[in-house]
Amino acid sequence: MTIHNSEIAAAFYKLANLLGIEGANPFRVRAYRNAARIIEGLTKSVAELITQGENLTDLPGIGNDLAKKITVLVETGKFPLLKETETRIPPVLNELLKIEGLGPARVKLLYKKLKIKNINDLKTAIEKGRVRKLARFGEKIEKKILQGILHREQYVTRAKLVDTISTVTALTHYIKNIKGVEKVECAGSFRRHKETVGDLDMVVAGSLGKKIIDHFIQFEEISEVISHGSTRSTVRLRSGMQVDLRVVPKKSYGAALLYFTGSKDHNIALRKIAVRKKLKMNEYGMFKYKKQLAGNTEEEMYRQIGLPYIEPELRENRGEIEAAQQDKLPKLITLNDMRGDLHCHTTATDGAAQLETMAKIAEEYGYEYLAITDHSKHLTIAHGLNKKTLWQQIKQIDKLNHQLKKIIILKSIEVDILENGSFDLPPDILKELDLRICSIHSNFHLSSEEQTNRIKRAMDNPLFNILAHPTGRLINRREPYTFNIEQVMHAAKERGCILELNAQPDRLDLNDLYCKAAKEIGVKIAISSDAHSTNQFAYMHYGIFQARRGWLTKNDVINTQPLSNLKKLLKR
DNA sequence: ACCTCCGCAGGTAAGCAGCTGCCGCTGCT
Repeated sequence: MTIHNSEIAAAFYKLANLLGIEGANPFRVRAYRNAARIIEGLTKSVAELITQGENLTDLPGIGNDLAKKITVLVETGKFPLLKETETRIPPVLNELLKIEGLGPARVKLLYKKLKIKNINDLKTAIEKGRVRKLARFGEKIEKKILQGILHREQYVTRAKLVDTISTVTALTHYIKNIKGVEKVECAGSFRRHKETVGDLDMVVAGSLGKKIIDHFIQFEEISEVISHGSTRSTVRLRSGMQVDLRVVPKKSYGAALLYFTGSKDHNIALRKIAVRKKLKMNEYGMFKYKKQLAGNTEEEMYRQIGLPYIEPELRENRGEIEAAQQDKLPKLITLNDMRGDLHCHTTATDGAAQLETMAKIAEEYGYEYLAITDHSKHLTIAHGLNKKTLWQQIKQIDKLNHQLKKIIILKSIEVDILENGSFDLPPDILKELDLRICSIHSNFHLSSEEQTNRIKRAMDNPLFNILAHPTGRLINRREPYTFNIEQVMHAAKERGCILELNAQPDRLDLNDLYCKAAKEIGVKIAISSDAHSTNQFAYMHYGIFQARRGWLTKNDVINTQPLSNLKKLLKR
């Protein structure tokens, strides 16, 4: 069995933690942690790289020493340094670091002074009043740790973006009405429109911070106030979501918004530029010595370091800063660019609305076309269409198109790709359709090679147009199936096939990174709602968010085009 | 431990708030 990158990373994280508790050279600790992060983020397997004779020291942050340790680990499964460290520092202490309020220094104290090794020991010690007697442990920290223990399992997963909207709306409304508040916005990953959100970062412009915060902590959905000072406060909502509130003067609002929107990596990259220009950059503004040069708006902050405004969705340090420097930022797609939807279902299969209703609502959206893509017969969860029922739907659409004025209904289907790469409906009926979207709903557990070949074989069929929800993942619920997506993208490019960005908020499939990869390879994307009811047409919104995170412009997406162009783009 | 236009030397992102307890730890982007 070859070792996975995640396992290598886990070993190095563990080593870094244990050495951190021991109090080793912090830069050495950081080096191990960096290495873990790098390995975790690689798309290629380290074990494979070694087999291919690649030099691991080419990876950033991996020098001779680490390369050697990694190679030994991969080839022998042994990690002598970790083993040796574990004889001095019990590996279970690793767990204690996960509790909020506990870092390496406090864990060391707990272990050395009270022999606390695990969460149970810690709980008992707190109950017996031993912990508060230690230096650096006060009443508030103790309470925070106790809460951390109670909640440690509960809040591990990040919320889906869609599930945070109503909370953010309510919070924003509440804060806006507090006296002294001039502006408020939810920053962080919410503002970057990431598919999941860890916590909510509320940035407020206003004077009298203390009063604003005193009022804020009265918000009725708050279950627990974790901290509250005069400029910041952290609370937990009943839903378990953590909210950080930060109050700054109006002249610092843009700087604070920039800072708290992140990402962290984007901020670091910006600050490096600022430092090179002998400027100081923080959440209060851009400073030359003591003089504030910018801070009121984000635009101003970027301008001071010689950059154009960068949209929040791009702020991940994935090349946006270099692009900004060369004035090559993409003009990101917007909801307004969309001229139609290419994936939806009706009562003919698992949808909630009739064909006519779906068409009418799509027309109200201002769409020029709508593809009706009910499931084919193979799918067991729905009564899929067979040759006969699909033929009936085709006739029904022809009739409907005579009545509709502003929108054209495209005849289509979501056809199942079977295990051998064939479709579950014969070509004679499939070729009667305007387009076909193709997807996998079975045999998720094929080997990577088999799965890749299955999709490529399906794409060999000239009737294949769009690969729907290409990776099959469900956010927080199901991993993507194993296959070589890069190969599939190249195959799609060669054959003139399109990849879908499915806008269902729990799919968002392709994800942001794959959208960017597809764009770089030159594969076109269709952003589709996969609506199962009329109100789900609105999910297009989330698809656009993800597309923007994937650097997509109007021209990268086929359903931004008028029907005549769309037809050309679909032609193989 | 890694990286640096060299690397024997020196920096490693940066700065702030809150808590604790008057320096340092932790968390945050």
